[in-house]
Amino acid sequence: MKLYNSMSRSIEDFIPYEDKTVRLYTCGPTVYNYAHIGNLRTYIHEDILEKTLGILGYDVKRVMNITDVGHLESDADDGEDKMLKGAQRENKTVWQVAQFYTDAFFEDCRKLNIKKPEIIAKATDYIDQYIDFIKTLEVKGFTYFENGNVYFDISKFPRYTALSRMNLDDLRIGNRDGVEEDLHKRNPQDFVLWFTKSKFDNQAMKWASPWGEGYPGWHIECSVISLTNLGEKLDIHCGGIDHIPVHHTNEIAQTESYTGKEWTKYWWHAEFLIENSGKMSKSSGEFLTVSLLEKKNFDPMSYRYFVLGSHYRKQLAFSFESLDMAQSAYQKLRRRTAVYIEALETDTVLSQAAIDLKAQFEACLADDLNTANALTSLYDVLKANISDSEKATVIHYMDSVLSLDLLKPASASPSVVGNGDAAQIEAMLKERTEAKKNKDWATADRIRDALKDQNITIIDTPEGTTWKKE
RNA sequence: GGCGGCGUAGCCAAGUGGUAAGGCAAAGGUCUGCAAAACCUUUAUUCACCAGUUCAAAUCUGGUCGCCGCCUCCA
Repeated sequence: MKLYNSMSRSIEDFIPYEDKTVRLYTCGPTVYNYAHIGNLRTYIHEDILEKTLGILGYDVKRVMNITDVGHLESDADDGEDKMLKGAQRENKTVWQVAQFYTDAFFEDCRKLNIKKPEIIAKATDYIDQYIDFIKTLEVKGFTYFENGNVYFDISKFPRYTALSRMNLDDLRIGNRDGVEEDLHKRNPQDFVLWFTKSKFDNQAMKWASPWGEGYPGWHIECSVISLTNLGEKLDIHCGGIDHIPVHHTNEIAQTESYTGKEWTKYWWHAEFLIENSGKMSKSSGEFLTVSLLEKKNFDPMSYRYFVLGSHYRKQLAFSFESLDMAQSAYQKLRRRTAVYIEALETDTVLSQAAIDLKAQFEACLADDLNTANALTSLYDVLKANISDSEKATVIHYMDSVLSLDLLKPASASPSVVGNGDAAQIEAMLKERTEAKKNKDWATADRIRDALKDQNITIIDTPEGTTWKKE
């Protein structure tokens, strides 16, 4: 398998530290609000990564963190804690907010067929480990204590810019609006490992520590959760591309200072989903969620199909027009694959042509997760000159990675449809068939239009009339 | 200012040296009372622009223009 490595900035052959075992860490959500569909784009691609490794014969151990601890908007901010802001907004405790949005996140994942990682680690469950970790860094001389906070001193870690390749002298400090420079830092890029003090003092989550009551810095959770669950050698570390210059850079600095050895072999980063106005962001007020898509009559799976149509390392421009097209394409695809549901058998022997189609699909994914080409190979299966049971078998195999419900019946619940139930619809169809027999086209079309208003499409075949709900 | 990316048909998008995949949309056809669905067919002499390298460039090099992201909330 070939995989792009952000550290070397090139596509490399994927060779894990240990034979066929892959230790995979994926940065998880901060649960102070719903995930927006841009966040979920990254998780969809990580899902493809995990499942691809699976079909290629790797044993994947995957960990995802849940950032349920409050964080300031910056180390020296006068801003608000997101978790607390969320809690105040909804009149809940920070813990309730965290739980609510954690559940909401996994519900979105379920709707998008994103597999839940085996190990889900809540940041607040690792406080003791953070403290031990910081104490070790302190002993090793990588930290300093200033104005109540424990800082990591990046001048002690020469490889600091290895991942970002930034020239520290050229960086703009506090580039973003509303971010102030922390004058207690020795170097502008130093970051806080443990807070006991900030301008923001009504932090709701606090724990006792050797440095006083406080809370952990933002970067420490990923390092410690990864070390605790996956050991000192990590094969792949995933996250959004924005994490390269700060979050992942700081993770590397503190983790490798702690262990004294090289940590992550492959850094994997997903590009952003962007809108016409620029990237999607939670802080810009209204943002797109899965439930908003559903409200606008989009199937979340259409969004998954839309995402898989482009490469994870390319920005993807979102518009409702594009999603609309993706939904048409997806529904059409489902209709074409659903034909083979009945043909799926467990003991189908594949011909060479079918084996080649499977291999082609694997080759696309093994080529740095080229999901767009993998989808094309799915269309090739539909057009191929192989038996229905072979097609069903190959589609089933492909769907174990794509997870597009390709062999799932289209109407999940025909018993309750719109304002009427199935019996009523059958009665209307019968009436229409009678009208057609009598060449009463006006009545026949009126019934068809009435059903159309309930999003029910009539399909006439030589064997009779069926219907489906859109 | 520094770092990184992108620009391929109406739309999405693959393709990184050998003569433009695929999908959606559209048009024509088969079928149909008319539709829908399904199936068949058609749809970029050309890859933002200008130079250059090469037998050969969407792909490599230089430049120009445009768009986007990051530089302590960020996926």
